[in-house]
Amino acid sequence: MTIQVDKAERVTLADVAEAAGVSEITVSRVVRGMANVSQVTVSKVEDAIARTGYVRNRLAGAMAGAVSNQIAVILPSLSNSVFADVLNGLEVRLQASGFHSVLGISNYDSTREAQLIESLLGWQPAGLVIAPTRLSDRALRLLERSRVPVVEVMDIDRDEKDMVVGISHRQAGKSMAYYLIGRGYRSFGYIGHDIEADHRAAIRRDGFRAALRENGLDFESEVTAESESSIPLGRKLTGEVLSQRAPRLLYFSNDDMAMGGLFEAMSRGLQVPRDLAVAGFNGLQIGQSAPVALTTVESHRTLIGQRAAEQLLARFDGAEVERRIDVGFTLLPGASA
Amino acid sequence: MTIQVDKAERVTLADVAEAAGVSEITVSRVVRGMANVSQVTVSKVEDAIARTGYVRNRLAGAMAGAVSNQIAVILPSLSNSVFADVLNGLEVRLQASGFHSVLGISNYDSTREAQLIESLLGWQPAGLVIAPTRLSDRALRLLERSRVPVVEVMDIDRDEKDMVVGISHRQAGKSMAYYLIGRGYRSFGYIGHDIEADHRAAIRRDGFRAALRENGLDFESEVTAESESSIPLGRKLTGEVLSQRAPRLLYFSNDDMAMGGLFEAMSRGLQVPRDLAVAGFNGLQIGQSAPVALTTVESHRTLIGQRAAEQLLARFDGAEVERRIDVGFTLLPGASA
DNA sequence: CAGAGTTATGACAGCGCTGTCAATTGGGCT
DNA sequence: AGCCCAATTGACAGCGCTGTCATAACTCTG
Repeated sequence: MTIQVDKAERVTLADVAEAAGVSEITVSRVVRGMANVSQVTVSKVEDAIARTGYVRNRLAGAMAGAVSNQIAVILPSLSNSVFADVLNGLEVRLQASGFHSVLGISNYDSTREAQLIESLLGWQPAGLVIAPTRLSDRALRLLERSRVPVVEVMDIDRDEKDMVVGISHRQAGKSMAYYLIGRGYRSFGYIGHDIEADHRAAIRRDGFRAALRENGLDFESEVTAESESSIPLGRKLTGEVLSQRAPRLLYFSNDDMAMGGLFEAMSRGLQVPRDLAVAGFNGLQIGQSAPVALTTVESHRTLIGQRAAEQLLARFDGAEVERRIDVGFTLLPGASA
Repeated sequence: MTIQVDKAERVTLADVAEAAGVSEITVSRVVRGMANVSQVTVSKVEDAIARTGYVRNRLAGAMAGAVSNQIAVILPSLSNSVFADVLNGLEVRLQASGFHSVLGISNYDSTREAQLIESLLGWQPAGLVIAPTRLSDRALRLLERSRVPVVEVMDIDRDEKDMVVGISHRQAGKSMAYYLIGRGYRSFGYIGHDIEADHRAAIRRDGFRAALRENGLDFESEVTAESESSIPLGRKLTGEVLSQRAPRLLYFSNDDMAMGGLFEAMSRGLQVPRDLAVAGFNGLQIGQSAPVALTTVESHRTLIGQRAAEQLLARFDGAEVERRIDVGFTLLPGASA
């Protein structure tokens, strides 16, 4: 079975130009909303566009020298709501300015990350936003040669190549530890997901531990898994820890994991925080609405996306911009610790 | 401050061709991995590509007639994890076949939806996936003229224009009602979010009510808000309902709302399901991991994304495909009802 | 070793649009 | 009237690549 493609169908600028009795370039100007066309001509052209059903071909437009309105976006994962939030923040701002994101998911794999960068750069995007994994040399070279504005998002515990927007995960970890020590806790355990892949989680843990050590303390137990973070994983690992002599407080790699901990404790009839205290990271809605509100750190993910978009937009306008933006985090004292 | 753009930098096929001592078209063939090039030439060209740092310009490629590897994706929202899941399923499959998604968020607004369709079609994507809101006539006309394969996702309670992948939300609503009636419940209430915007939620509610009526029953109370679904909203509305004479069971517009209900009940020291029974929709991980597992309907969102991607890929291969795919839902009996 | 069939390579045009620069028009002013 | 300036409109080339068709280089046959 063959597919009939009657290509005669496609309406081009030339068709509209003929229908309107003007030149192609004039139609082009109208389509792009440029000012230097007379009102009369504009209406003639708009009329012709409506009659012919013309749809702008941005491919050709971008080819011919006008800039693309596409922004390449590379994220490690979409199953984690954290990156969905960032993407959401990005999209809202970008879309308002007529840009679209072209998406790539690196799956925490730096080889794939480099492939994606190359592939997406091939579309000559106006800018690129990436929540980096471990940016390989190849990836860095690609970014450098491309001369495309790049915003790295999420953590600023790194040297920016071009621009970064995020927070210091190390500080986030430390702040939580200081807070908890201040509340009188002295016995800590850590429960984490795949720390190899998620280096930001590792940095938080290290920051937390650094603060503990400053106070002559350390994690009494430390449990991690090799899978992505999830509520069930948090439950499972918490269960394992609770079946032995458990620390007074469990610091989780993020809120998903911490919710699992909270749920496991509840299921066992434990009182939180009396019998077990719990702390997380991210400030997810779920944690804040739980019967025992989760003590956590709000990471302003949507804001990160928005600021990243704004950085790009400002750069397109030729403005000088800050290379490094710390959106800051907010400690959310809950009832869980 | 002006920005220096030395355009002499950009490496083109011609540059590589010269460096390799072959013609442009040969380089093009190598880049595209075509078979009809000798091994010797391939290595010469690959070498030249590495030396020059050539990055393929897909814009020009797509322009020149080869098909685009971009897929337009239009979703109503990204703050709801449901669509993030669909997107995730899509991305995984698409990326594996070398495609990228270009994203648009309609925000449940059909005017914006039509704008997005036009704007995204302008990039001449190979296909389009949309979780439709209320597809306006304009939108439908655009899709039809475009001759691009289109997959509508989420619900199949509609006439497909080209292809649809999803489930019947009406059936999902009915099934839950049948199940609960079978469990002996006779007193029902409904709590929902912005039903105007989210027509699929409305269809579920209507299906649920239809099943109730078949059994001589109806909702005793029905509360909806005008904002997007969220856990806090679920808590708030549940609180309002509980402050009066509450129905035996509350059917929520989705799991986010239902979790809010569950949390509110817990906070009030109510036993679920003894004092209040709760049912939701979506089968979110959070509901399944809760201390009282949520009775809900698993909507297989990631699968929907995957199947949508597969439909497109099959169509690209020129295969005949089913126009209508029902991925089915799964009733998840929990402890909450 | 001629003739036929493959395989490998290249020349050329053109995808649909926009940047650049030129031409035309219509006052406003001296 | 003659000249200048601003507002409109258009001609033309070319962005970087690939489809098409032609050519060149080989490999088999009998």
